[in-house]
Amino acid sequence: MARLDRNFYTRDVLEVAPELIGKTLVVKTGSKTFSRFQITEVEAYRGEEDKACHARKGRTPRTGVMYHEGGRVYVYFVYGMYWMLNIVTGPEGDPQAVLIRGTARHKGPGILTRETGINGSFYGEDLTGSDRIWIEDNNNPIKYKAGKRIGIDYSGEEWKNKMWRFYMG
DNA sequence: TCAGTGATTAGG
DNA sequence: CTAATCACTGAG
Repeated sequence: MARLDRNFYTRDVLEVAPELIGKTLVVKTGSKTFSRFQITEVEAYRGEEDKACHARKGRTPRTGVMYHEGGRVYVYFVYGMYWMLNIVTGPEGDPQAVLIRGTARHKGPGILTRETGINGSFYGEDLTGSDRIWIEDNNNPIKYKAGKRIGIDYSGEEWKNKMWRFYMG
């Protein structure tokens, strides 16, 4: 199947996020081994104005890659234990990302990275050219639902209640 | 419901 | 330098 190209990722995060549902995440899990997972749940984080987005405080060493044009990997470490896998979207200079919350094999974003070995070394990886992580299209029909984002109670009523979590169903 | 765990960040 | 915070998970 075809690897998703640059044009897929450089669109607005609210277009890209739901379209990632059902697509295939491919990760190198051994010297010559690649694992494939169907993406089942994601969340959209959209720009400095989004009070739930890491970029709400502007550019920092951690959020730097979010300002790159879409197609890069943004990973960060949280709660002292877990790596979170995100996909940068949008044009250069507009910090947006999609958190990959789950696959058909993994419930929860921390479990996904723990099981696949995704860690800080993936920060900045280019999904359109990397030899160890990318996403493939498949011609399955896309069906999804929307809900509120999880774990962002600090962001205030307006942003907390955005229906920017998308999941298969 | 709630503790664990340590990088990240803002502030002094 | 200090201290608060955190896009989570698993146990009870």
